[in-house]
Amino acid sequence: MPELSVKQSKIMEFIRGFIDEKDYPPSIRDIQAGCGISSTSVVDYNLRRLEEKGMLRRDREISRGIELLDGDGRRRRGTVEVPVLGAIAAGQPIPVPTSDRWSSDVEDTVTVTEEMVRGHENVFALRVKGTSMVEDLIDDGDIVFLEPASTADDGEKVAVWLEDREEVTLKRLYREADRIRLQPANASMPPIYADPGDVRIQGRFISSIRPSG
Amino acid sequence: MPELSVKQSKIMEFIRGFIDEKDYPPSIRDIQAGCGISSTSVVDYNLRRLEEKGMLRRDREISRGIELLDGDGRRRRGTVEVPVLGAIAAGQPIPVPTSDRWSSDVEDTVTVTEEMVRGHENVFALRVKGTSMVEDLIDDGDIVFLEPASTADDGEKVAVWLEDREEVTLKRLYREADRIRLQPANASMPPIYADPGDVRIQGRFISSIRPSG
DNA sequence: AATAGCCGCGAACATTCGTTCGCGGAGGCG
DNA sequence: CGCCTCCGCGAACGAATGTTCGCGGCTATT
Repeated sequence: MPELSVKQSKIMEFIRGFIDEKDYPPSIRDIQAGCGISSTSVVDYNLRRLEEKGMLRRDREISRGIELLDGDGRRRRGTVEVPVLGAIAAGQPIPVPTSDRWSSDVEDTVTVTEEMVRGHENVFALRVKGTSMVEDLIDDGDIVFLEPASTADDGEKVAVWLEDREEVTLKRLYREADRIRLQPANASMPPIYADPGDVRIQGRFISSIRPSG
Repeated sequence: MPELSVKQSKIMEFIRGFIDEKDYPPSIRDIQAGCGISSTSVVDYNLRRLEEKGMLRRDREISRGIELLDGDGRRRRGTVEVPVLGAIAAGQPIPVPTSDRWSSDVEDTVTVTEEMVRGHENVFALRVKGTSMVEDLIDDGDIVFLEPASTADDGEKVAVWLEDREEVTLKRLYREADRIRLQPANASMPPIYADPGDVRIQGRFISSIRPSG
């Protein structure tokens, strides 16, 4: 993080508060008044410095053309809304996530920082029922983020649709001679063995969060 | 939700996209060009209508003074920004969270849904180093949410400042005869025993998330 | 037909606002 | 001291932008 002068951090602080309150960025004269600066040119000067330091981005000749950035140029609003498509390991099927994640009945969404799903596309989320993955640090009530996938490497945590049982479950997947082993991460639960034809991989595990309460 | 004319919903759509991309609202002429409207006055007219219908709010005489509202005037979804104050169980102290969570050097923030911190005040977050709480489903790299507290019941997960070791750690706290036992949730780690005078409780565990990658 | 309300058009007007320019002080350096 | 850079000041310019106004077409109502 580059060093900022007193004036500059005051400006940053003001811009943050201004956007927070009004939902649009301040003009240079707003900043001037808000920070008690004597001239618009001083504001302009410091804004250029702040832009050089990667704290914000400016669109020239455009009023209020200020966009706050993170220290290293990432967007500050680095959040993503992820649709919660349903529950997993419950008795009911979940809709197969298509490329259009938002299609049908998204019951809820969660907003998380980009780092939760970084580098993945079309991420969706499911609420976890049961403790079958507790040793992988996934507990009942957690929300897991998954990336649509139809294949997986051995040992990966995947959400699979079991044709014969008509349910979706989250397990580690291992291929064996002529069957697939779905391994829970809970010593008190036995693995599930299934015919390869009965197993449809729905998504690959990315990360999880645990709501409070 | 009030009915919108074709032109009006097109305008709404455009504004949403514009803000999404640029982080500041469009000017009237931006909207005019973006929606293929012939005159700025038509844009102005429809914006007034949209404001009447509660779709947005306008600040008069202010360029780009447009703030999108929800259907019923609410702001965006129920998310909360939580400051990440530092790391826990690392060798360095963390600043004691005061009532002003945003005071000093917040190195980062995470945005989570309200349910992650529901019913708690002044929540702050810490990055977890180490695996001492792995059996409580808190792993290295997780981010834990804490509520400022100076007391805790036996068995609660708390962040404590250890005076003699000069470090902060996350453990379960148990009071014993004349000492305090800080119990890791990891069978391979022994508990820490400390003099009650050396233990300062910093915060009470609420929930955690696990960034991917 | 007459009237009124809704909506659109184009142009002009008045602010708002980003940018520029010249000037000057403070501090570092040869 | 002379010279440079960093930083601030005040004013002015010009582009960007919100607002207003008169006009006209359309439709429904009376």
